[in-house]
Amino acid sequence: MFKEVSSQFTFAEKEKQILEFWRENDIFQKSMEIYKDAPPFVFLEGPPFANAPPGVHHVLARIMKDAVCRYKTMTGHYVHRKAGWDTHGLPVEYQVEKQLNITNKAELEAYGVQNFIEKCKENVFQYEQDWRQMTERIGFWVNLDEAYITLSNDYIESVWWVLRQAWDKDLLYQGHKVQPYCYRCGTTLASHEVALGYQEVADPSIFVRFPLKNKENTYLLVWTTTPWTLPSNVAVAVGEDYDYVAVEEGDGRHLILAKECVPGLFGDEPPQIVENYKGEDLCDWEYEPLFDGGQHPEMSHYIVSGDFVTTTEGSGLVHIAPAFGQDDYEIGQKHGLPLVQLVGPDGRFVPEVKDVWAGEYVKDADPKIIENLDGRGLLFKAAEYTHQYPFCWRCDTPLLYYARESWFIRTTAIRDQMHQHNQQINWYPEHIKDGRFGNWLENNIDWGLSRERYWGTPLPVWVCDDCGDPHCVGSIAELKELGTDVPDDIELHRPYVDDVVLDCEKCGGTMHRVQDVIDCWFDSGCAHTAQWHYPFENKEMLEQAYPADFISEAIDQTRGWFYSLLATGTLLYDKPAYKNCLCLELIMGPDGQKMSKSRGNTVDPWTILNGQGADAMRWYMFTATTPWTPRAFKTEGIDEALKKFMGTLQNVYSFFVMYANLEQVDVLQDAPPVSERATVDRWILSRLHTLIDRVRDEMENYHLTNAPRAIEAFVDDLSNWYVRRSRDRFWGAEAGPDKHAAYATLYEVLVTVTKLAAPFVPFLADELYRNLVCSLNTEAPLSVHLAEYPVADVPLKDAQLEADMDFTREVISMGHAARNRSGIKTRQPLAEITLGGLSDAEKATVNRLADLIHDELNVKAIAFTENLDAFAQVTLKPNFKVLGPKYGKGVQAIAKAFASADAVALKAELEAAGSLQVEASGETYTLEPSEVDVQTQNREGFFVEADARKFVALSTELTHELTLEGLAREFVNKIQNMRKEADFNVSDRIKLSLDTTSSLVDEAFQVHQDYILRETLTTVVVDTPGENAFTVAQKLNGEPATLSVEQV
RNA sequence: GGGCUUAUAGCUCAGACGGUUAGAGCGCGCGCCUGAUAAGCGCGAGGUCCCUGGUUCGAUUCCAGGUAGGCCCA
Repeated sequence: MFKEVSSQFTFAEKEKQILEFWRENDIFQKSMEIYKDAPPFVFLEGPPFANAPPGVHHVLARIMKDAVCRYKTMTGHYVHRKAGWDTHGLPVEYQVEKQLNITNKAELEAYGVQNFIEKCKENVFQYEQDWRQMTERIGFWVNLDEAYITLSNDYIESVWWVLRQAWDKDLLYQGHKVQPYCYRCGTTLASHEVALGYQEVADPSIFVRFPLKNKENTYLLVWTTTPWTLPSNVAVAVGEDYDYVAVEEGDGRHLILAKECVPGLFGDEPPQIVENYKGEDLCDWEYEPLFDGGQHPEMSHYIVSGDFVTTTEGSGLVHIAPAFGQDDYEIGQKHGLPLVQLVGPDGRFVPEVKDVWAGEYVKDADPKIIENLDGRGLLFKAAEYTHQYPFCWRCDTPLLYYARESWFIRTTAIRDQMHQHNQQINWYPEHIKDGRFGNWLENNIDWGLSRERYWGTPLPVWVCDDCGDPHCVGSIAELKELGTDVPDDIELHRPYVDDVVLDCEKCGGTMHRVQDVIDCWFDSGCAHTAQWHYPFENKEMLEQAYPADFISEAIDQTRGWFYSLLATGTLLYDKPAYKNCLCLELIMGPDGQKMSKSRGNTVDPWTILNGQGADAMRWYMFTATTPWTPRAFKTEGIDEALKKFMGTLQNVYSFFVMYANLEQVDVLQDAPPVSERATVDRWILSRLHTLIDRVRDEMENYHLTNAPRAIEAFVDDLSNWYVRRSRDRFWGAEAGPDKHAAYATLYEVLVTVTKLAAPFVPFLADELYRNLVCSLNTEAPLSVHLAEYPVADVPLKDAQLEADMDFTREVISMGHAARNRSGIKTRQPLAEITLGGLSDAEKATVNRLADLIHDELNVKAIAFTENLDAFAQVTLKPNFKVLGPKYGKGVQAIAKAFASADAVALKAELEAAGSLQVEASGETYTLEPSEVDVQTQNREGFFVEADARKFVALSTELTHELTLEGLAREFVNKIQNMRKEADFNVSDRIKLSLDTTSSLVDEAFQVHQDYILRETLTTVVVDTPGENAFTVAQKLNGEPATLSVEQV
């Protein structure tokens, strides 16, 4: 016996019970243990931050990972599922600063680095409980209790080891780089951080006269949008190949600028050109520094050539300040120009500057500098310039491009290897490989690793105070060996490691650590190694678990985690870090706009989890769209998943359980072999095994949308065709082979579908499985997640039968349409349908499945006709696909000829002669039958449904017999309704009485009495109804009849 | 500004090696069923396949250029 299936439940409640069951029985642990010795499938979890509550996009990522892992487990793999937490980095510091009301580094230092670090540790797990609850509730099986945590000593030690490997390979170096810098945060920003903060702003746009040396009254016209960098100017760049001119300004002064820029700057009154130059002519010309203090030991203030110079904006002369621009810095290196840095790390002019803007914040200095230049007659023009400018994504401070000392990983040295490894990765969707990710690798620059911050993995580089020799420490053991008085339980964070001093091996001097911490992307990028505390522990583990088979994160990780994993993996092992990468797109709000609090279009996952439940949310996310398409998240979509798929499956399941219990059928016994079962049985089993192959194929290719969509289509067929066509086999029928076949078939199908769907809807699947399987077999695995994924039984697949069924259903659908048009209800039997336009093979198909058509359309006979014209409107069209390649242009002429010809006559000619002569554009074409398409269309006034090439026509004439039979069906229908209204039980036997003045009704009742009594469980027919009888005056097809029913 | 990507019915999505009647679900309308009932079924109406140009006998499909959305980068 199966457990009764109540109709009083919510999926969400059931899910909670299943969760309880999983917990109590350690199902997750068991699902790993049973495959302990099986081939591993390596999943690597991308660590999230737990300092904010999880959102729907996290749910998306987690269920995708979960479905793959569950599938791989069920197909016989050991899938270790270690969770991870990302913990370091600026976002955490920023939150803590806000909480403590700290706005700059000085305040932070005053508060105390140690205190600050401790606060960061708390902050980082602020929402861990939320994450745990969400993770469990959505059914994401991952082991949170053995999570790797990037702030742990073990993890950091492994990262240090990785850095040491880079150091030993000369891939870790210190350099200068102009970097986007936030003076408020006191740190440079990584490129992906910069990208977060572009805003449109208006900056000053000024054209300045630079006085030339040795050329009276002649000036270079130089453009800049950052006046504050002018005091640090050391050169001016021109384009070698551009044309430059000196123009007369009107007051005797001459201005040199690019020829192409003249119209833009002088407009309608073109100045007089007094001289022409090529860019290269101007090189090495010297000019006067704009401000005092502009003298340097190195040669400076002359014209150089730069390939970045354009004439589309500005003047074709570019001001060079190597400390404040990447191009500037590079050209400075090339020419040995001095690095003039008149701005401090606090974003203010250094006190050494003698001008009024000393100590000023640079953007505030802009107007003063402009005023100064204007006062000296050096300002040619000042305006505003609107452009995209980066701001600090945390504090909204405009970033400065600023040369800082910085540490780098020389990724450019391994670019080719990274490219090769990328080629070996399967990307989903595929275009990421050579598109977004490939492009990014091609344009790779060295990884700016260091951050001048506090909360992160400390850069393990110590530098000697005396001789300046640097050393990179690769382990705690080494630290203790080289350091003096290193505490036994040293914590590898600032400020603790800052206190450790080493003895210099070169000169015996004292070494202090470089103050920087590292980019937290490097932390998570080491996950493949550091999660195992490799190489200090788990040596054999790494060999097994590298590279990962599968990772999945959102697409914004292309330049984040996807990259950092690949870079570190290439650096360490010269192998790709992962084999398959599923890139998820972002989730938009219901309005299709990016989800954000400020827009108010966020969706709280808990509302859904507590309402429709986790499975519904999962199913929606899997099936609504491919995960790599940005999706608008709609709760109506979840309702649809709930009704369409889960509701349907649940209904079939409860239908099965209800009758299996009622009829006491032993589904495991007495089932005839499949070959002896009914056609519908063989059909649904064939469909099932085709489905198994399909789902496996899709899953092997990480098509997590196609697989469940195929399951959904199957369940629809199961419910709306198999069960619908087989209903009476389950309850009315005598016990016997056919009844057993029906039960056995539906049982097999349900159990198999349950397993197929388990990776996607783990709760519902287990609910069904445990009742269907575990109720009968105590030896069976406790949970569907411990069961094996179905394997197709190839001999059960019957492609012909499936195609036949598709065709038959198409015919039936057209028959329904014709009936609808006729207005004759399905309950009324009709004598015949006529089918036209069918091939011989199709006729054979119809004959094979004729029973289905008879039943479904309630017709007595099926006839075929070749006389299409008698029922439908016939047209002839050339078969373009065949004729196109053959006749080219002629096709259009033939089409025209067909359009104006008499289709019926042409068709007759074609049939009589076996071919067709067509005159078109003066030529005669001979067409074979295969080159002509006969098409049909509905014709008015017939109960006919035609599609492009066939039709179904209905005979609507009713004989006396058919009328009586229709009435009999009416009887049954009305009586059944009355039973229900009177609240009788399904199995109650009744007394029936009939009172009618219609001889037709009376005759129908007499002729079909057996049928009527059987269908309505009537045991006694009485002349006069009893006192308690339930009596209704009915109309049966318009004929009066008063019916009474009463329980026996 | 550059790269990648998307654009098909009111909504969410399929699809077509280029072939002349482009599909599904939801929603809507009409009807059916009532022994699967927080149901179920059938039918119908909905489309300039984003725009413009090109290639072709034929383009919604291929190519180019736009427009709009998304992501990434400057």
